[in-house]
Amino acid sequence: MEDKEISQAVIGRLPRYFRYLGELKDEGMERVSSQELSDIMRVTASQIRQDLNNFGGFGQQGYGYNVEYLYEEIGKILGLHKKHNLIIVGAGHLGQALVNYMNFERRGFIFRGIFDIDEKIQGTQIRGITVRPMSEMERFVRENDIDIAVLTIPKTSAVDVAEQLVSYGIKGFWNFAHVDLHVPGNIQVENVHLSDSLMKLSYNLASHDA
Amino acid sequence: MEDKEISQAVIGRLPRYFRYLGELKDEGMERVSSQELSDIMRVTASQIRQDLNNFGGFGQQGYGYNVEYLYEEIGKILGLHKKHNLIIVGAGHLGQALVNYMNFERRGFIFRGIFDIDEKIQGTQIRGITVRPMSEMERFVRENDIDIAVLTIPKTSAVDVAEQLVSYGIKGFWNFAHVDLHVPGNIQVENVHLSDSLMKLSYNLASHDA
DNA sequence: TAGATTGTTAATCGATTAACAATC
DNA sequence: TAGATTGTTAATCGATTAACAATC
Repeated sequence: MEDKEISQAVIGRLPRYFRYLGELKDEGMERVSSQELSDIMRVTASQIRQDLNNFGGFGQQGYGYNVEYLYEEIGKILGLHKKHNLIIVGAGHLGQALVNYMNFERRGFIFRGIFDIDEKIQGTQIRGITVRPMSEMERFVRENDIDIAVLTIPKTSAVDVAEQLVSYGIKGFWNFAHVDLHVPGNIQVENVHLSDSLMKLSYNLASHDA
Repeated sequence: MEDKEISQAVIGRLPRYFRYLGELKDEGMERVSSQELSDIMRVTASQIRQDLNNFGGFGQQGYGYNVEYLYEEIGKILGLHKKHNLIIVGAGHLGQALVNYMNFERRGFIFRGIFDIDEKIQGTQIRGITVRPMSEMERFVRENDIDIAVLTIPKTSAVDVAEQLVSYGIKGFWNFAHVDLHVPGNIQVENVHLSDSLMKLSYNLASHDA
Protein backbone atom coordinates (compact mmCIF):
# COMPACT_ATOMS: atom_id res chain seq x y z
CA MET A 1 0.00 0.00 0.00
CA GLU A 2 2.83 2.41 0.87
CA ASP A 3 5.90 3.00 -1.27
CA LYS A 4 8.75 2.60 1.15
CA GLU A 5 8.95 0.04 3.90
CA ILE A 6 7.99 1.54 7.26
CA SER A 7 9.97 0.37 10.25
CA GLN A 8 8.22 -1.79 12.84
CA ALA A 9 9.25 0.77 15.46
CA VAL A 10 6.98 3.32 13.80
CA ILE A 11 4.16 0.84 13.25
CA GLY A 12 4.33 -0.17 16.89
CA ARG A 13 3.59 3.43 17.89
CA LEU A 14 0.62 3.93 15.58
CA PRO A 15 -1.96 2.15 17.78
CA ARG A 16 -1.00 4.39 20.68
CA TYR A 17 -1.43 7.53 18.59
CA PHE A 18 -4.74 6.13 17.48
CA ARG A 19 -5.83 5.53 21.05
CA TYR A 20 -4.93 9.01 22.28
CA LEU A 21 -6.49 10.71 19.28
CA GLY A 22 -9.66 8.71 19.86
CA GLU A 23 -9.77 9.96 23.42
CA LEU A 24 -9.19 13.56 22.38
CA LYS A 25 -11.90 13.19 19.77
CA ASP A 26 -14.33 11.85 22.38
CA GLU A 27 -13.49 14.82 24.58
CA GLY A 28 -14.54 17.05 21.73
CA MET A 29 -11.09 18.43 20.97
CA GLU A 30 -10.93 19.74 17.43
CA ARG A 31 -7.27 20.40 16.77
CA VAL A 32 -4.01 19.39 18.36
CA SER A 33 -0.40 20.40 17.76
CA SER A 34 2.47 17.96 17.88
CA GLN A 35 3.65 19.79 20.98
CA GLU A 36 0.34 19.33 22.80
CA LEU A 37 0.23 15.67 21.85
CA SER A 38 3.84 15.40 22.96
CA ASP A 39 2.93 16.69 26.42
CA ILE A 40 0.02 14.27 26.74
CA MET A 41 1.72 11.18 25.38
CA ARG A 42 5.19 11.84 26.73
CA VAL A 43 7.02 11.35 23.49
CA THR A 44 8.88 14.08 21.60
CA ALA A 45 6.97 16.33 19.24
CA SER A 46 9.68 15.65 16.73
CA GLN A 47 9.01 11.94 16.81
CA ILE A 48 5.29 12.48 16.31
CA ARG A 49 5.88 14.62 13.24
CA GLN A 50 8.46 12.23 11.84
CA ASP A 51 6.22 9.23 12.39
CA LEU A 52 3.19 10.83 10.77
CA ASN A 53 5.17 12.10 7.81
CA ASN A 54 6.03 8.56 6.87
CA PHE A 55 2.45 8.35 5.66
CA GLY A 56 1.79 11.85 4.40
CA GLY A 57 1.24 15.41 5.50
CA PHE A 58 -1.79 15.28 7.75
CA GLY A 59 -1.22 18.62 9.42
CA GLN A 60 -1.24 22.25 8.49
CA GLN A 61 1.43 24.81 9.33
CA GLY A 62 0.35 27.27 11.98
CA TYR A 63 -2.68 25.14 12.85
CA GLY A 64 -1.61 21.67 13.83
CA TYR A 65 -3.61 18.54 13.17
CA ASN A 66 -7.34 18.12 12.97
CA VAL A 67 -8.07 15.51 15.62
CA GLU A 68 -10.89 13.69 13.92
CA TYR A 69 -9.21 13.68 10.53
CA LEU A 70 -5.92 12.40 11.90
CA TYR A 71 -7.77 9.75 13.91
CA GLU A 72 -9.55 8.52 10.81
CA GLU A 73 -6.40 8.55 8.71
CA ILE A 74 -4.38 6.55 11.23
CA GLY A 75 -7.28 4.11 11.41
CA LYS A 76 -7.05 3.67 7.65
CA ILE A 77 -3.28 3.26 7.78
CA LEU A 78 -3.79 0.53 10.36
CA GLY A 79 -6.28 -1.12 8.04
CA LEU A 80 -9.16 -0.75 10.48
CA HIS A 81 -11.58 0.17 7.73
CA LYS A 82 -11.31 -3.38 6.45
CA LYS A 83 -13.15 -6.34 7.92
CA HIS A 84 -11.25 -9.43 8.97
CA ASN A 85 -12.68 -12.88 9.48
CA LEU A 86 -11.02 -14.78 12.30
CA ILE A 87 -10.99 -18.27 13.66
CA ILE A 88 -9.76 -19.26 17.08
CA VAL A 89 -7.84 -22.48 17.34
CA GLY A 90 -7.90 -23.72 20.92
CA ALA A 91 -11.02 -23.16 23.01
CA GLY A 92 -9.28 -23.11 26.38
CA HIS A 93 -9.60 -20.30 28.89
CA LEU A 94 -7.56 -17.85 26.85
CA GLY A 95 -9.37 -18.62 23.62
CA GLN A 96 -12.69 -18.14 25.38
CA ALA A 97 -11.56 -14.89 26.93
CA LEU A 98 -10.64 -13.51 23.51
CA VAL A 99 -13.95 -14.55 21.97
CA ASN A 100 -15.79 -12.89 24.82
CA TYR A 101 -13.90 -9.64 24.50
CA MET A 102 -16.22 -7.59 22.32
CA ASN A 103 -13.90 -4.70 21.50
CA PHE A 104 -12.10 -6.56 18.75
CA GLU A 105 -15.34 -6.91 16.80
CA ARG A 106 -15.93 -3.20 17.11
CA ARG A 107 -12.70 -2.71 15.16
CA GLY A 108 -13.67 -5.10 12.40
CA PHE A 109 -12.14 -8.33 13.65
CA ILE A 110 -15.01 -10.83 13.52
CA PHE A 111 -14.74 -14.23 15.16
CA ARG A 112 -16.34 -16.69 12.75
CA GLY A 113 -15.34 -20.05 14.14
CA ILE A 114 -13.75 -21.85 17.07
CA PHE A 115 -11.87 -25.13 16.78
CA ASP A 116 -10.63 -27.55 19.38
CA ILE A 117 -9.38 -31.14 19.52
CA ASP A 118 -11.29 -31.86 22.74
CA GLU A 119 -14.41 -33.80 21.82
CA LYS A 120 -16.05 -32.95 25.13
CA ILE A 121 -16.41 -29.29 24.23
CA GLN A 122 -17.09 -29.73 20.53
CA GLY A 123 -20.65 -28.69 19.81
CA THR A 124 -20.84 -26.34 22.77
CA GLN A 125 -21.17 -22.63 22.13
CA ILE A 126 -19.09 -19.66 23.21
CA ARG A 127 -20.88 -16.37 22.75
CA GLY A 128 -23.05 -18.02 20.15
CA ILE A 129 -20.20 -19.58 18.21
CA THR A 130 -20.07 -23.36 17.99
CA VAL A 131 -16.85 -25.15 18.87
CA ARG A 132 -15.96 -27.39 15.94
CA PRO A 133 -13.58 -30.33 15.50
CA MET A 134 -10.27 -29.73 13.77
CA SER A 135 -11.34 -31.93 10.88
CA GLU A 136 -13.76 -29.24 9.77
CA MET A 137 -11.18 -26.50 9.82
CA GLU A 138 -9.99 -26.66 6.23
CA ARG A 139 -13.43 -26.42 4.72
CA PHE A 140 -14.48 -23.72 7.15
CA VAL A 141 -11.46 -21.54 6.38
CA ARG A 142 -11.92 -21.87 2.64
CA GLU A 143 -15.67 -21.32 2.65
CA ASN A 144 -15.82 -18.41 5.08
CA ASP A 145 -13.05 -16.25 3.71
CA ILE A 146 -11.03 -16.50 6.92
CA ASP A 147 -7.83 -14.49 6.81
CA ILE A 148 -6.61 -14.50 10.43
CA ALA A 149 -6.11 -17.48 12.74
CA VAL A 150 -5.75 -16.91 16.46
CA LEU A 151 -3.63 -19.64 17.99
CA THR A 152 -4.44 -20.34 21.62
CA ILE A 153 -3.17 -23.90 21.62
CA PRO A 154 -0.17 -25.52 23.34
CA LYS A 155 3.16 -24.89 21.68
CA THR A 156 3.56 -28.57 20.87
CA SER A 157 0.90 -28.40 18.17
CA ALA A 158 1.12 -24.76 17.15
CA VAL A 159 3.82 -25.11 14.50
CA ASP A 160 2.02 -27.94 12.71
CA VAL A 161 -1.38 -26.31 12.90
CA ALA A 162 0.06 -23.07 11.54
CA GLU A 163 1.59 -24.91 8.61
CA GLN A 164 -1.75 -26.51 7.80
CA LEU A 165 -3.55 -23.20 8.06
CA VAL A 166 -1.12 -21.57 5.66
CA SER A 167 -1.98 -24.23 3.11
CA TYR A 168 -5.66 -23.45 3.65
CA GLY A 169 -5.03 -19.83 2.73
CA ILE A 170 -4.69 -18.06 6.09
CA LYS A 171 -2.85 -14.75 5.69
CA GLY A 172 -2.01 -13.83 9.27
CA PHE A 173 -1.55 -15.35 12.69
CA TRP A 174 -2.20 -13.89 16.11
CA ASN A 175 -0.02 -16.32 17.96
CA PHE A 176 -0.41 -16.86 21.70
CA ALA A 177 1.44 -20.17 21.66
CA HIS A 178 4.87 -19.92 23.22
CA VAL A 179 6.79 -20.89 20.14
CA ASP A 180 8.09 -19.18 17.01
CA LEU A 181 6.10 -20.07 13.94
CA HIS A 182 7.96 -20.58 10.70
CA VAL A 183 5.78 -19.42 7.88
CA PRO A 184 6.43 -18.11 4.36
CA GLY A 185 7.44 -14.46 4.05
CA ASN A 186 4.08 -13.37 2.70
CA ILE A 187 2.31 -14.55 5.86
CA GLN A 188 2.17 -12.18 8.83
CA VAL A 189 2.70 -13.30 12.41
CA GLU A 190 1.99 -11.21 15.47
CA ASN A 191 3.17 -12.90 18.64
CA VAL A 192 1.75 -12.40 22.11
CA HIS A 193 4.15 -14.22 24.37
CA LEU A 194 2.67 -13.68 27.82
CA SER A 195 5.39 -15.44 29.75
CA ASP A 196 8.05 -13.40 27.97
CA SER A 197 6.18 -10.30 29.02
CA LEU A 198 6.04 -11.47 32.62
CA MET A 199 9.77 -12.24 32.56
CA LYS A 200 10.54 -8.72 31.41
CA LEU A 201 8.55 -7.41 34.36
CA SER A 202 10.47 -9.77 36.61
CA TYR A 203 13.79 -8.51 35.27
CA ASN A 204 12.84 -4.90 35.75
CA LEU A 205 11.67 -5.57 39.29
CA ALA A 206 14.89 -7.41 40.15
CA SER A 207 17.21 -4.87 38.53
CA HIS A 208 15.44 -2.05 40.28
CA ASP A 209 16.31 -3.47 43.71
CA ALA A 210 19.98 -2.83 42.89
CA MET B 1 21.72 -5.51 40.61
CA GLU B 2 23.76 -4.66 37.51
CA ASP B 3 26.16 -1.75 37.20
CA LYS B 4 25.16 -0.09 33.96
CA GLU B 5 21.64 0.27 32.70
CA ILE B 6 20.79 -2.43 30.17
CA SER B 7 18.63 -1.35 27.24
CA GLN B 8 15.09 -2.64 27.02
CA ALA B 9 15.94 -3.96 23.56
CA VAL B 10 18.37 -6.42 25.13
CA ILE B 11 16.04 -7.31 27.98
CA GLY B 12 13.28 -7.99 25.51
CA ARG B 13 15.43 -10.65 23.87
CA LEU B 14 16.43 -12.47 27.06
CA PRO B 15 13.20 -14.48 27.46
CA ARG B 16 13.62 -15.81 23.95
CA TYR B 17 17.19 -16.91 24.62
CA PHE B 18 15.91 -18.50 27.79
CA ARG B 19 13.23 -20.38 25.91
CA TYR B 20 15.55 -21.75 23.22
CA LEU B 21 18.20 -22.75 25.75
CA GLY B 22 15.55 -24.55 27.77
CA GLU B 23 14.55 -26.49 24.68
CA LEU B 24 18.15 -27.38 23.86
CA LYS B 25 18.68 -28.46 27.45
CA ASP B 26 15.61 -30.70 27.28
CA GLU B 27 16.96 -32.21 24.10
CA GLY B 28 20.08 -33.11 26.03
CA MET B 29 22.40 -30.72 24.21
CA GLU B 30 25.42 -29.94 26.33
CA ARG B 31 27.17 -27.07 24.59
CA VAL B 32 26.25 -24.54 21.97
CA SER B 33 28.21 -21.90 20.07
CA SER B 34 26.86 -18.46 19.29
CA GLN B 35 26.92 -19.52 15.63
CA GLU B 36 24.76 -22.60 16.23
CA LEU B 37 22.33 -20.61 18.32
CA SER B 38 22.33 -17.98 15.61
CA ASP B 39 21.26 -20.55 13.03
CA ILE B 40 18.47 -21.86 15.24
CA MET B 41 17.14 -18.54 16.46
CA ARG B 42 17.71 -16.54 13.29
CA VAL B 43 19.53 -13.67 14.93
CA THR B 44 23.18 -12.81 14.35
CA ALA B 45 25.85 -14.57 16.39
CA SER B 46 27.31 -11.17 17.04
CA GLN B 47 24.13 -9.98 18.68
CA ILE B 48 23.97 -13.04 20.89
CA ARG B 49 27.52 -12.50 22.13
CA GLN B 50 26.95 -8.79 22.64
CA ASP B 51 23.72 -9.35 24.51
CA LEU B 52 25.19 -11.96 26.84
CA ASN B 53 28.30 -9.92 27.51
CA ASN B 54 26.18 -7.21 29.04
CA PHE B 55 25.85 -9.55 31.97
CA GLY B 56 29.21 -11.29 32.04
CA GLY B 57 31.33 -13.83 30.24
CA PHE B 58 29.28 -17.00 30.24
CA GLY B 59 31.18 -18.73 27.46
CA GLN B 60 34.61 -20.12 26.86
CA GLN B 61 36.81 -19.53 23.85
CA GLY B 62 37.09 -22.50 21.57
CA TYR B 63 34.19 -24.23 23.32
CA GLY B 64 31.13 -22.07 23.24
CA TYR B 65 28.51 -21.96 25.96
CA ASN B 66 27.42 -24.70 28.32
CA VAL B 67 23.69 -24.97 27.64
CA GLU B 68 22.52 -25.79 31.14
CA TYR B 69 24.77 -23.21 32.79
CA LEU B 70 23.74 -20.46 30.40
CA TYR B 71 20.09 -21.38 30.84
CA GLU B 72 20.39 -21.12 34.62
CA GLU B 73 22.29 -17.85 34.44
CA ILE B 74 19.76 -16.19 32.16
CA GLY B 75 17.05 -17.42 34.50
CA LYS B 76 18.81 -15.66 37.36
CA ILE B 77 19.28 -12.49 35.34
CA LEU B 78 15.54 -12.52 34.66
CA GLY B 79 14.93 -12.92 38.38
CA LEU B 80 13.20 -16.27 37.97
CA HIS B 81 14.91 -17.68 41.04
CA LYS B 82 12.83 -15.29 43.14
CA LYS B 83 9.22 -15.88 44.08
CA HIS B 84 6.60 -13.26 43.35
CA ASN B 85 3.22 -12.94 44.99
CA LEU B 86 0.53 -11.71 42.63
CA ILE B 87 -3.01 -10.51 42.84
CA ILE B 88 -5.40 -10.28 39.94
CA VAL B 89 -7.68 -7.29 39.84
CA GLY B 90 -10.66 -8.03 37.62
CA ALA B 91 -12.08 -11.55 37.56
CA GLY B 92 -13.50 -11.39 34.05
CA HIS B 93 -12.71 -13.87 31.32
CA LEU B 94 -9.15 -12.68 30.86
CA GLY B 95 -8.39 -12.62 34.58
CA GLN B 96 -9.76 -16.13 34.90
CA ALA B 97 -7.74 -17.34 31.94
CA LEU B 98 -4.53 -16.04 33.51
CA VAL B 99 -5.28 -17.65 36.87
CA ASN B 100 -5.93 -20.94 35.15
CA TYR B 101 -2.72 -20.87 33.19
CA MET B 102 -0.41 -22.90 35.38
CA ASN B 103 2.90 -22.16 33.69
CA PHE B 104 3.34 -18.83 35.44
CA GLU B 105 3.39 -20.57 38.82
CA ARG B 106 6.07 -22.93 37.56
CA ARG B 107 8.26 -19.85 37.08
CA GLY B 108 7.65 -18.49 40.55
CA PHE B 109 4.70 -16.18 39.92
CA ILE B 110 2.11 -17.25 42.48
CA PHE B 111 -1.45 -15.98 42.33
CA ARG B 112 -2.47 -15.23 45.90
CA GLY B 113 -5.70 -13.33 45.52
CA ILE B 114 -8.38 -12.24 43.07
CA PHE B 115 -10.44 -9.08 43.43
CA ASP B 116 -13.53 -7.85 41.64
CA ILE B 117 -16.19 -5.21 42.16
CA ASP B 118 -18.98 -7.54 41.03
CA GLU B 119 -20.78 -8.78 44.14
CA LYS B 120 -22.27 -11.68 42.23
CA ILE B 121 -18.92 -13.40 41.80
CA GLN B 122 -17.40 -12.41 45.13
CA GLY B 123 -17.00 -15.50 47.26
CA THR B 124 -16.76 -17.84 44.27
CA GLN B 125 -13.52 -19.63 43.62
CA ILE B 126 -11.24 -19.75 40.60
CA ARG B 127 -8.76 -22.60 40.75
CA GLY B 128 -9.17 -22.63 44.49
CA ILE B 129 -8.69 -18.91 44.95
CA THR B 130 -11.57 -16.92 46.40
CA VAL B 131 -12.76 -13.80 44.61
CA ARG B 132 -12.73 -10.96 47.13
CA PRO B 133 -14.31 -7.51 47.20
CA MET B 134 -12.11 -4.50 46.47
CA SER B 135 -12.55 -3.29 50.04
CA GLU B 136 -10.32 -6.11 51.25
CA MET B 137 -7.54 -5.36 48.81
CA GLU B 138 -5.41 -3.05 50.92
CA ARG B 139 -5.21 -5.39 53.86
CA PHE B 140 -4.61 -8.39 51.62
CA VAL B 141 -1.74 -6.73 49.77
CA ARG B 142 -0.05 -5.61 52.96
CA GLU B 143 -0.47 -8.88 54.82
CA ASN B 144 0.49 -11.24 52.02
CA ASP B 145 3.62 -9.55 50.75
CA ILE B 146 2.11 -8.97 47.32
CA ASP B 147 4.53 -7.31 44.92
CA ILE B 148 2.80 -7.64 41.54
CA ALA B 149 -0.74 -6.65 40.58
CA VAL B 150 -2.26 -7.95 37.37
CA LEU B 151 -4.80 -5.49 36.03
CA THR B 152 -7.54 -7.12 33.96
CA ILE B 153 -10.10 -4.41 34.55
CA PRO B 154 -11.65 -1.85 32.20
CA LYS B 155 -9.47 1.13 31.40
CA THR B 156 -11.89 3.49 33.11
CA SER B 157 -10.89 2.24 36.55
CA ALA B 158 -7.34 1.04 35.90
CA VAL B 159 -5.55 4.33 36.54
CA ASP B 160 -7.26 4.87 39.89
CA VAL B 161 -6.83 1.30 41.03
CA ALA B 162 -3.14 1.41 40.10
CA GLU B 163 -2.66 4.56 42.12
CA GLN B 164 -4.26 2.93 45.16
CA LEU B 165 -2.17 -0.18 44.76
CA VAL B 166 1.02 1.86 44.65
CA SER B 167 0.09 3.35 47.99
CA TYR B 168 -0.42 -0.17 49.34
CA GLY B 169 3.14 -1.08 48.38
CA ILE B 170 2.77 -2.85 45.02
CA LYS B 171 6.08 -2.80 43.12
CA GLY B 172 5.03 -3.85 39.64
CA PHE B 173 2.03 -3.98 37.34
CA TRP B 174 1.20 -6.42 34.61
CA ASN B 175 -1.27 -4.19 32.87
CA PHE B 176 -3.86 -5.58 30.46
CA ALA B 177 -6.07 -2.49 30.66
CA HIS B 178 -5.94 -0.42 27.50
CA VAL B 179 -4.57 2.68 29.12
CA ASP B 180 -1.17 4.05 30.16
CA LEU B 181 -0.66 3.95 33.90
CA HIS B 182 1.12 6.86 35.49
CA VAL B 183 3.11 5.58 38.42
CA PRO B 184 6.25 6.73 40.24
CA GLY B 185 9.58 5.91 38.61
CA ASN B 186 10.43 3.17 41.08
CA ILE B 187 7.33 1.19 40.09
CA GLN B 188 7.57 -1.11 37.09
CA VAL B 189 4.83 -1.44 34.48
CA GLU B 190 4.66 -4.10 31.81
CA ASN B 191 1.83 -3.49 29.39
CA VAL B 192 -0.01 -6.12 27.37
CA HIS B 193 -2.16 -4.13 25.00
CA LEU B 194 -3.95 -6.81 23.02
CA SER B 195 -5.80 -4.48 20.69
CA ASP B 196 -2.56 -2.68 19.84
CA SER B 197 -1.09 -6.03 18.96
CA LEU B 198 -4.03 -6.88 16.73
CA MET B 199 -3.76 -3.49 15.01
CA LYS B 200 -0.13 -4.15 14.20
CA LEU B 201 -1.15 -7.41 12.59
CA SER B 202 -3.85 -5.55 10.69
CA TYR B 203 -1.32 -3.01 9.42
CA ASN B 204 1.11 -5.67 8.30
CA LEU B 205 -1.67 -7.56 6.50
CA ALA B 206 -2.85 -4.43 4.75
CA SER B 207 0.60 -3.20 3.78
CA HIS B 208 1.49 -6.59 2.41
CA ASP B 209 -1.35 -6.45 -0.12
CA ALA B 210 0.51 -3.58 -1.79
C1' DT C 1 50.26 -26.86 19.25
C1' DA C 2 46.36 -25.81 15.97
C1' DG C 3 41.59 -24.91 15.66
C1' DA C 4 37.65 -22.99 17.41
C1' DT C 5 35.12 -19.58 19.40
C1' DT C 6 34.60 -16.13 22.73
C1' DG C 7 34.90 -11.24 24.45
C1' DT C 8 35.44 -6.81 22.86
C1' DT C 9 36.67 -2.99 19.91
C1' DA C 10 35.62 -0.64 15.65
C1' DA C 11 32.48 0.27 11.74
C1' DT C 12 28.00 0.60 10.09
C1' DC C 13 23.43 1.22 10.15
C1' DG C 14 19.07 2.97 11.68
C1' DA C 15 16.25 5.58 14.77
C1' DT C 16 15.60 9.65 17.48
C1' DT C 17 16.09 14.43 18.33
C1' DA C 18 17.13 19.12 17.06
C1' DA C 19 16.82 22.85 14.03
C1' DC C 20 14.80 25.68 10.73
C1' DA C 21 12.91 27.05 6.26
C1' DA C 22 8.36 26.67 4.23
C1' DT C 23 3.78 27.97 4.68
C1' DC C 24 -0.75 28.30 6.59
C1' DT D 1 1.11 40.73 8.03
C1' DA D 2 2.89 38.29 12.27
C1' DG D 3 2.71 34.15 14.80
C1' DA D 4 2.37 29.43 14.97
C1' DT D 5 3.43 25.06 13.62
C1' DT D 6 4.26 21.84 10.18
C1' DG D 7 7.32 19.13 6.97
C1' DT D 8 11.88 18.03 6.30
C1' DT D 9 16.86 18.23 6.48
C1' DA D 10 20.82 17.82 9.43
C1' DA D 11 22.96 16.27 13.78
C1' DT D 12 23.10 13.09 17.36
C1' DC D 13 22.49 9.12 19.61
C1' DG D 14 22.05 4.21 20.23
C1' DA D 15 21.80 -0.40 18.49
C1' DT D 16 23.45 -3.83 15.37
C1' DT D 17 26.92 -6.01 12.73
C1' DA D 18 31.66 -6.96 11.46
C1' DA D 19 36.23 -7.90 12.59
C1' DC D 20 39.85 -9.69 15.17
C1' DA D 21 42.96 -10.27 19.06
C1' DA D 22 42.70 -13.02 23.22
C1' DT D 23 42.44 -17.51 24.90
C1' DC D 24 40.61 -21.99 25.90
